[in-house]
Amino acid sequence: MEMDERKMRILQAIIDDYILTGVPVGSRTISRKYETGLSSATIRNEMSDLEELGFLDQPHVSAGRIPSAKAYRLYVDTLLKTGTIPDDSRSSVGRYFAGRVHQMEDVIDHAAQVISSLTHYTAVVLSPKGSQPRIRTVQLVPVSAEMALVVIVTDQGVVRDSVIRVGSQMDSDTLYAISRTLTIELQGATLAEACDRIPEIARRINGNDQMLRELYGYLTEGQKSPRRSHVAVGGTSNMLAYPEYSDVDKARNFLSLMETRDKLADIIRGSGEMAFTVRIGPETGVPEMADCSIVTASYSTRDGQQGTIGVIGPTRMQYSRVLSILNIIGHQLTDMFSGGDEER
Amino acid sequence: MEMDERKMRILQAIIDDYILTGVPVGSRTISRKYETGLSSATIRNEMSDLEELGFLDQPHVSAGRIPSAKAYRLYVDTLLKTGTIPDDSRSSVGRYFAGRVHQMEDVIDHAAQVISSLTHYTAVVLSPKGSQPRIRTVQLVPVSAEMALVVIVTDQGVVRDSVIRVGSQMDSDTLYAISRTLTIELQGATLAEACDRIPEIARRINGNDQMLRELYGYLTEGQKSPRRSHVAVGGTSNMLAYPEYSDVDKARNFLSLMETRDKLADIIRGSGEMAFTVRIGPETGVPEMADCSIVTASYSTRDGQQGTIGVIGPTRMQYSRVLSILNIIGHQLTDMFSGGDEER
DNA sequence: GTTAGCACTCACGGGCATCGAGTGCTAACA
DNA sequence: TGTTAGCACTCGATGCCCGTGAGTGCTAAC
Repeated sequence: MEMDERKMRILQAIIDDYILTGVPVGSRTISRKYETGLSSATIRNEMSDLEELGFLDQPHVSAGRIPSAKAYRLYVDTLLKTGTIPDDSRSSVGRYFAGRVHQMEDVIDHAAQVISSLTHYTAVVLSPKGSQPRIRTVQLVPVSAEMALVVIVTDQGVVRDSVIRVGSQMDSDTLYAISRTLTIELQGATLAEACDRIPEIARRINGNDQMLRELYGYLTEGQKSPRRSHVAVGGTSNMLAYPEYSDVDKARNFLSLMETRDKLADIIRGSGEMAFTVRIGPETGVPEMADCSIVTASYSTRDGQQGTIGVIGPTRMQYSRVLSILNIIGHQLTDMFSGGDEER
Repeated sequence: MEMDERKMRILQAIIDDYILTGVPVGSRTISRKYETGLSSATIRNEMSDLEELGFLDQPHVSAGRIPSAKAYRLYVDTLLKTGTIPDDSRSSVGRYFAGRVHQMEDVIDHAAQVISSLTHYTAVVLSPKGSQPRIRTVQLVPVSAEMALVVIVTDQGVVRDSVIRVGSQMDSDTLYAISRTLTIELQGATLAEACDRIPEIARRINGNDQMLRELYGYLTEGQKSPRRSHVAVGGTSNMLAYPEYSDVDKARNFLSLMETRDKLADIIRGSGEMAFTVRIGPETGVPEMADCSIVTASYSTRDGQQGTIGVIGPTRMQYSRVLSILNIIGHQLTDMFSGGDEER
């Protein structure tokens, strides 16, 4: 048996209806609500075929059919292939990131908010992650008589900072001089390399032992627990609005997964760095998400780093809408992180 | 009718049992499970009195009694008065903030995790908030040819940073010189004052118009949308484990409240800055939390700023345990933020 | 003041009938 | 040959009834 054009149309209608209502859809519904000039009996025959082909499931004999993961897959693939992602609605939706927003983390948090409130699903945004960052500048800023703030600017714009103790009292100028030395010595090094070089530098500039020791401690520690990328989540409560999660246990599992940010980041990032990824139900590889889908898109910064934005929703997600929203927000983030700083 | 010692003991037993099981407790349960040498009939009489006094509610006539908010209030008050908060268990629980943790936000996030996993309730931690921060140091760190990172260290240790555009190319030394000038000029000023002074400074040092304009823009913006305090939440999913939230709608309301951090911060902070606060059910003043209680404690930094840690749980919360945990963690945070930096 | 006894209440859960949405099949029709 | 009307059948959902049991309140006896 083959898929023909009519079967395709009917499948489409079933998917549309199920996405809308979340209730198994019967043959009558299709023959009446959608413009097929066919009777329910004919639809029934076709549905029976579609079930045999693996596109439909039947929860029990006297209920309607629901689309299988395979059906969504087909649906999404044609969606992606025909490029139905409306990019131009960008203008109509407006820009969500007006004004100057300074801290990358704020932008990311905000993006998660925006995406979740637009889609009514759960949104996850990961900060960009590139290769090993390389040091550009090291600067010590006096904080109090004995404390200094270490600011390390890397080529990824990522700033790591921490307050350390500088042993003897040092004035601003001394700190600046040391900063210059450190910058020259460490420029272009990765953080790991910097770590290795510190003892040698300490030998050359003596007298600042304590400070360098603290700096060393700070860097090694940073190595051990690498600053995982920032993960922003928005709209977790949205999921509870869908009947899929009217079971409290399921909901709890889902929520606690959303809380373990590291795991969540792995799941979201799991899809490589393609422009769009759609993983449906079992494709997610996460048991807790057996009846969820994950849609991701990527954005990039001027350094060519890739960040990820994603939406988690029930398998009967409004894929088309979600893809288009992710597309828009992805572009806006890219604009912002690449144009924003240097060209504006 | 008066409360006597026996009524008190019985009420105590009822509360204990209800906290444990979450099920209305009957007279037999009390007479058997607890060491009162009284028969169920006697307990029944006493319970009837306690109900009349407003300490017990009866969901329906053939069910047991449940403690009212007033009962919890009494319970907590005696708990607080008799100082049953076991402070010494501090050692047995161990220190949760071992190792050097650098960023205040990380510490706060971590604290929320720890508290929620110890209590099995939802934890909220607010970053310290004091009076207007005053500038200590301003430093410009070169990032690229045309960009610089502004680091402003305030007396609250709070560092605000942002990348701004410095017009013409400036080398590290020039930026340092400007930084020194700015530091001298702006030291001790609040951010608002700094804002006001910039134009005047710009007039004196000419040639760096663009940079100062950017700096000005950055500061005014910071004024308009004051950086609200950091709010860390942990264990929201814990709440779903309690039968109180087996109703999905209730759960969703609760969760979406947890998501609006600003509102949440207001609620948690709503209690002033007392050492301990317990608000029970209606006392929270939040309709979504009609059957929740909020317990808060405060911690402080060396600058005398107050931060808040809090636990949100069902009214039948293990108050004693929660108070003791908050006590411990509060002390640890205080130690960390006041001793940690300067004395260690 | 305490307790045993007893009638009464009422949520809960199982059993049962009903309902209705939906299916599959067959036979008739174009 | 494809489409449709008709019909018997399935099975979850809904609603009702009723027995059960935990728990109460009251009374009378200790």
